[in-house]
Amino acid sequence: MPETKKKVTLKDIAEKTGLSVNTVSRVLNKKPYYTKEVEEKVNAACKELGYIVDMNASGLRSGSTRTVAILYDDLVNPFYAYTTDIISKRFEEKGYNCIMFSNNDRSPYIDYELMRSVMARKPDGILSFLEPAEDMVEFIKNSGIPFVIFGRDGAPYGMIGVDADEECGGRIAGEHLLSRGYRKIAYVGSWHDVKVCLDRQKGLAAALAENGKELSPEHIFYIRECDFADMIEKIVRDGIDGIVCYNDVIAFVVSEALEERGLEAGLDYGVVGFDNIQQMLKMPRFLTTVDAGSQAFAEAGANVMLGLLSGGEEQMPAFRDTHKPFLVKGRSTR
Amino acid sequence: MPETKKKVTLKDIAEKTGLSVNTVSRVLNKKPYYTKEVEEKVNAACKELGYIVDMNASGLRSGSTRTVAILYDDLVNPFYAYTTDIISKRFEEKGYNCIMFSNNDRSPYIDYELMRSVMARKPDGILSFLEPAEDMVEFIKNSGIPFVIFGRDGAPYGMIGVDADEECGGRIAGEHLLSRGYRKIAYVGSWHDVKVCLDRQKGLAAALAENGKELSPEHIFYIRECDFADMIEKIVRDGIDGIVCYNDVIAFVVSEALEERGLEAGLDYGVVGFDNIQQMLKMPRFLTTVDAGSQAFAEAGANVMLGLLSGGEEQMPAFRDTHKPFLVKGRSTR
DNA sequence: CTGAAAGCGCTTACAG
DNA sequence: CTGAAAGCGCTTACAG
Repeated sequence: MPETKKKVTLKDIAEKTGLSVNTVSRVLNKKPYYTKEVEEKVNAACKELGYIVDMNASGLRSGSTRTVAILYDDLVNPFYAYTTDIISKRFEEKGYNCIMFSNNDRSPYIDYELMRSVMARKPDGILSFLEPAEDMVEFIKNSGIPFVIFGRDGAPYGMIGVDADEECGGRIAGEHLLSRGYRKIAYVGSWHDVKVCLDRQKGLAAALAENGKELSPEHIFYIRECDFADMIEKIVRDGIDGIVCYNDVIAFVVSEALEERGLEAGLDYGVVGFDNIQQMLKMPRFLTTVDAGSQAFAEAGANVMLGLLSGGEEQMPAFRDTHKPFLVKGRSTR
Repeated sequence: MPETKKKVTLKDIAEKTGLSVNTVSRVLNKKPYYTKEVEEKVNAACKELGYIVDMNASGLRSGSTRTVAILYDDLVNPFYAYTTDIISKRFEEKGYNCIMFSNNDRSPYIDYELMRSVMARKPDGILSFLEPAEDMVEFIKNSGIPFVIFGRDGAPYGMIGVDADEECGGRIAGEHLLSRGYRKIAYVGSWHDVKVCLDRQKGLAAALAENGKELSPEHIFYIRECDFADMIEKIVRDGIDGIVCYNDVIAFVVSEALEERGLEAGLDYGVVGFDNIQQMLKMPRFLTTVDAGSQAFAEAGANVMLGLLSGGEEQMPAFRDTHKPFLVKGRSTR
């Protein structure tokens, strides 16, 4: 382990070896043209003095910071923590570090303030769990920085997105409830204007329609927009017996509230979530849930970003087309 | 929203305003001595051209990157995701961005390889969920970079740590089990050499000892080191009726396995975890758990780091002394 | 109150 | 194959 005194720079290595700063840099970056002898001298000196490159200086000159910005909104939901974990580790393996940017509870969209702090770091790429605000789309494109929306459809923005087939997922949830004999179905979403949320709802509605049922507008709730107690009250009063929730966290919240009202999931009604966070947390399989295959999902996201970073324009088949969501049954449906 | 063409630098603002680069910089950094008139001209030009500072260049010259490195091991466990989320948002508020470094499944300790990549980013501070390997302690201290170990005791390393009173937590778990009439107690830890894990075990052992019982060595397991099936088998065969687990995730895993063996938590045996992840995820309260007060915990961690960053040496009272863990009862104990 | 110069630590052309 | 010079975009002394 080398001794760390003051900061050691290329100049120190150059002096130590009697070479020029330039040559030392070339060796360390494995640029062509240097002798084995020089290489060994440089490596020895670096080890002895404990040289560590300054990526800030390197990035300033070369134009590449070897950095990816990750824009997120909620790390607590295990779906995000799990996928972020996989994605960031893949980036690290490839020599990229991740700089994290949260919307800090401002808005669910990428706004100019957020983009400013992102751009100030000059990342080589941006992977976002957030969708851009309307007026940010052009701005982001003009920046020229490779940009990937993860977990959302990029098409509406003309951007690259890696997403799952959410409508199919909603359909699976609906078909499951119907096949288990549930009859009065409700949907509990998050926000009415989140596309993923709407796609799941759309899939559910389609499944119901195909079975001669209707997803009644009065039984579509957005938990972040409506009064929670009112919603629970309405679900109980209207005799809802099947609920599809936008994700597992919401499904837990809802089933907890219904339990307080004396209704037990799986017995008195059925509830289905999304994401299969139980598997991520190695929890008992309480909830029935729709699993998009999160590991492959995250890896697809990382791969698309890494592809862009290495200049590849080769279009790999969309995750949505190659991976279909599937149902994982728990005790929350009969 | 300013148009983004090519990258706009201070030089562009200087040309636009007819001022020197120097003066522009001074205005943007709010250094003393400039007229209101100059200030307005600069701000107008920046807005018009869409100027965004280059923090890499700024950091290189000034020596401060306004960056904090966060070293983590596991983001999926909600305890980490939750505290990381709070901590990173606090840093962002104060103008620091977070660069994430995982051990990438190498070792549970900070090793030289990890520190190399951290130092290459020249962070102003390092907040670590990982403990340093033995031979890294001096290296880290010599680096002169403010360093905070979060969730672990720093004392053994002579470093600054923000941690909870884990022994007290273990005691609380043990006392709860005893008070509910459980008699044959086991402990399921993670690794035998993780201090937090041992402290919880120690507290549990102390609670048992004070009640004339013993935590038998054969009923102390480390789930990452032993065969899982063997452990479950032994727990069943020896008629263990009370289990304290190192954390909630482990408690879920164990109770799932016991359920497969026909044993129901709360009825046939009691199990207690740590961290109260159920509250973070807004899940039903299945597990009885010891809660360290994670929000205040995370904030204390952020505050200690921010204190160091602003050069404050003022010793605030340790989180461990001001906040005691408490029990949150769930259905997993009677 | 403002500006010209130097320099942070690298990498990139360009010579030799 | 190696080196001297320039420059990435800032901020920091130092003059005026």
